[in-house]
Amino acid sequence: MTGQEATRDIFASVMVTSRQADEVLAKITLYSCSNNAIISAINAMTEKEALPKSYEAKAIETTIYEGWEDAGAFLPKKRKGGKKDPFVISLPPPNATGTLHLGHATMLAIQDIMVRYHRLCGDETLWVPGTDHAAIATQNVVEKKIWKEEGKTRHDVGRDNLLHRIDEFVASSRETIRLQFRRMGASLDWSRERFTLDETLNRCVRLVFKMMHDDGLIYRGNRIVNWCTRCQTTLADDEVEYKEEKAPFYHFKFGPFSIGTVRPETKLGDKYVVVHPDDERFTKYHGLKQMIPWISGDVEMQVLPDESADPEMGSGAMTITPQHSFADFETAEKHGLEIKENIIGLDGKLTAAAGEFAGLPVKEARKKFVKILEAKGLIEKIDEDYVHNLSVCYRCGTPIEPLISKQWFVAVNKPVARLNGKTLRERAEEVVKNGDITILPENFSKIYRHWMANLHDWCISRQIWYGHRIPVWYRGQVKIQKLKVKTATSKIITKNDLEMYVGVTAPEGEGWEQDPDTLDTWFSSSMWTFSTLLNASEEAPTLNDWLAKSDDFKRYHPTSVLETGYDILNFWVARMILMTTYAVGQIPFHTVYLHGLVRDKEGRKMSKSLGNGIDPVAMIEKYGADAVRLSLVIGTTPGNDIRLFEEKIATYRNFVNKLWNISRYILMTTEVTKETPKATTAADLWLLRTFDELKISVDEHIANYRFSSAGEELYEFTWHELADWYVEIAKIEGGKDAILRSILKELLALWHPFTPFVTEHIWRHLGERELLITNAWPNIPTKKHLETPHTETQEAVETMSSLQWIIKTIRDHKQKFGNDTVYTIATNEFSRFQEQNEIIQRLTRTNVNYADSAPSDSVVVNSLGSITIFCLGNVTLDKEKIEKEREETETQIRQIETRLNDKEFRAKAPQAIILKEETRLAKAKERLDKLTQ
RNA sequence: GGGCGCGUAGCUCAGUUGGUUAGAGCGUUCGAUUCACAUUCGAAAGGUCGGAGGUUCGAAUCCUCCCGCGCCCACCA
Repeated sequence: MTGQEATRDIFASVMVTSRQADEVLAKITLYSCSNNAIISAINAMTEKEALPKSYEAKAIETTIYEGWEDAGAFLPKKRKGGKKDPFVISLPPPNATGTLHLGHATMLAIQDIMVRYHRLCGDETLWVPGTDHAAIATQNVVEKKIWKEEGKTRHDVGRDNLLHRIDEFVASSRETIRLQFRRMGASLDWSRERFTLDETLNRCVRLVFKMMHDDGLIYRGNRIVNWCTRCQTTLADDEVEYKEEKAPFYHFKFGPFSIGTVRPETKLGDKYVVVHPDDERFTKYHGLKQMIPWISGDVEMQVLPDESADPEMGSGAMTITPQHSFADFETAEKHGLEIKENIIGLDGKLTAAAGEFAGLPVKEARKKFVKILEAKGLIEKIDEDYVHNLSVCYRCGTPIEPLISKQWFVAVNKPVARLNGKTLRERAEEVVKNGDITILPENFSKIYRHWMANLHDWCISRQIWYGHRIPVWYRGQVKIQKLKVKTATSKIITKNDLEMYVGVTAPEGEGWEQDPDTLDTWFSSSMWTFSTLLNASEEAPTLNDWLAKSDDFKRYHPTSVLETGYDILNFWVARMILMTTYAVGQIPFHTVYLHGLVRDKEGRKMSKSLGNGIDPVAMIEKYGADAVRLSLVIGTTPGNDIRLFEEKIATYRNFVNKLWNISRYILMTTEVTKETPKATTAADLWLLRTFDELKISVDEHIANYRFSSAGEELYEFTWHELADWYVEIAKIEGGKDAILRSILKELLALWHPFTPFVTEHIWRHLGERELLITNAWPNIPTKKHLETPHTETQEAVETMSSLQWIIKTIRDHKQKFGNDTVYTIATNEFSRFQEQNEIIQRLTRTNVNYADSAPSDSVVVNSLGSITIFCLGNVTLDKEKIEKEREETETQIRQIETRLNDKEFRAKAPQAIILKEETRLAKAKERLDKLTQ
């Protein structure tokens, strides 16, 4: 072996990546050191530091992750034992300009558990990473930055320039989140990374837009939308938030009616008064048309009966403003009323249509309006402390102005041939209802159904610059038309003098101008499961042709599981189902698994203003990624919120260290052996049996998305069965190299999905050449195998259970009564425990005798079944404790007797329960006997 | 207003189709100790399962009502 080969080998044994090894080798050459000197130095170093007393996460995590990447471990590859179908997850793409927060950390931990589990099982496993361009959020960040640094607005900077600046910003900040995701240990296939705004996805978005337009599912129309006057864009219904606000509530006279509102300025052009058709107070006014005095002279008031008026509310009569109220818009559409021009403009100021109020901001217009009404004597009263919900933009908190605007919509309630005459909404409802898609936890499918049932047409155009440009071009004269709204069933609004072209690329010819708007971010992310699997180097005229040419799509779609927080079930998950079932004709995923939100110890949302946030990166630095992962998975319930605090992470750091130390002990005291593990003692039989149970249970839990339960059981076994009992016994019995090493190896595999770093690290120390990440999941014994244990095993399990009770009892007693006590274990099968004498004496540090009956001059310490522990020697009996136990036992006996004497219980309870109770009674009586001795 | 969910030890949470004396971790109290691990080991204390009814031989578990809390949807008359 040359010195260089030796050096490489040494590096490999301490988990240095080949990349790092190469760097070091280059330096060795540079400094022309003697190989031998270096090798001996490294040897001395690794000997000394190979097994530090506590696990140092920070020192090894990056190296281990690079080791996985170098080995190509994240690429999908079927191995021995793997299933026919691949296992695929599309990572919910984080914002490209974001940083790792606990929500990300949670999703990464859970998804990585599933991915690593399937990979270990040999399945062809793919986890596709990517980032989202998050149009509004990203543009806002850059706009703010430019304003702060240069005092310029986006209009000063210009569209092309702004987009360029945003691209630069995204490019520079995208790397942050990528690196942070790696630090969590996420085993993502980075070779397949995508960005929602990259060329491939952009092409996909255009193809789908055109397809939907050709199918008549996308239309452009004047409809009422949520408008943010600050962001200068529309917002989808679910991008609007509500905030309580106190505002004056005005009651004014409108002809014979009393009308209330907090927004008098919108009432300028109102003429219709709506009353409930069954409201007898107003029957006489039905159909009435009458000139009445109003703000700018007289108007012709008209009374309209409609169910939308609630007789209980206010006076029972209301005027409607279709331009600036969703509900009123619907009423107007229903009755085919003419809808006038917006009174409030896109800039939040009153429009020319508002006559004398034109140009005034809303608040000032309101003041002036009220003043004029007062002068005319039309104000009845003003309620100053009226509390109502104000709709605000979820991005910037600016009050939303509902107004009429020309936008692009997806028709969700229109039958389409591609779906055999079903609507988008119906198809999306159907695939969940018929079980093609399973939503977990189950109760979220109710929320999904409820949301789907009430789905309105989806406004997909946004008036911001960053994002997928709407692939529509216009040519010709744009004439300003008076706004006229057609009913929902009418055709797409077209203008005779304006030519429109919808396509994937710009049309041929002169004079075409592209639609300035961009698409809602969710429009592109709704295609995430399939757009990320498209072959970038292929092109095709239609989406279906392209999909047919994309091997990844054919192999990996539909994906297996979509895992995300329940807060975006409606935003994203529902839209993916809607769009994918339509555009691809497949479901996007088979299972949806939803996790909860991470909150602080008091259950509050984590926020900057409260200062209660926990930075996962800082926690990884301090406690290691494995501990952070455990703290987000164990002790949680699917779909329920997760309360996280630093002490919890520290607890799991302690556990990771425990696992490290168990391994360290085994590594230091045992030798690599080729022997097959063979159980020779009761403890061996018991442990192997318990471990078999654990393997079955953990495998089942993970396969059924019960990650918390799987983690808890592994934790319990590792710390409280393996470490507390078996390792302690192994120190006494000795000769367990084969068993300890084989258990450890399998245990590391079981833990690997949860704590990938520490397990991979220990694995390497075990002298394994292959990486753990792509090694085998243990063979899971069949349940049948457990149901019929050998007599020997059964006896061993019983012996161990009694042994543990004996040791705990003596420890407890000894703690109170000192070290001089001699104990006697009395039972007719005493030889069974006598065989374990060394274990009992060493683990309790006492002297113990064995007998088949009570020794003379002894007192009872405690008893369990046929075993009684007596103590000899100079002790003060723990009378109080015995007395307490005796009383408890007596009470118990009385309870069971009452139950058993109850005729109805005897008649109605199942035999098995009655037998059980009888056995309990017998045992309790026996115990009482022992305690009164 | 409509819907979903929660309330179990001081804190964070388990508790399978109703069936022993309701569990765990953290914290608390007491004790140990340098032999893998003080990020350790051993032990103890601590709960009328939010309240009231009902169903049942039997209820933390099922039903009804009430109280408290959270979230989603709707809502500016």
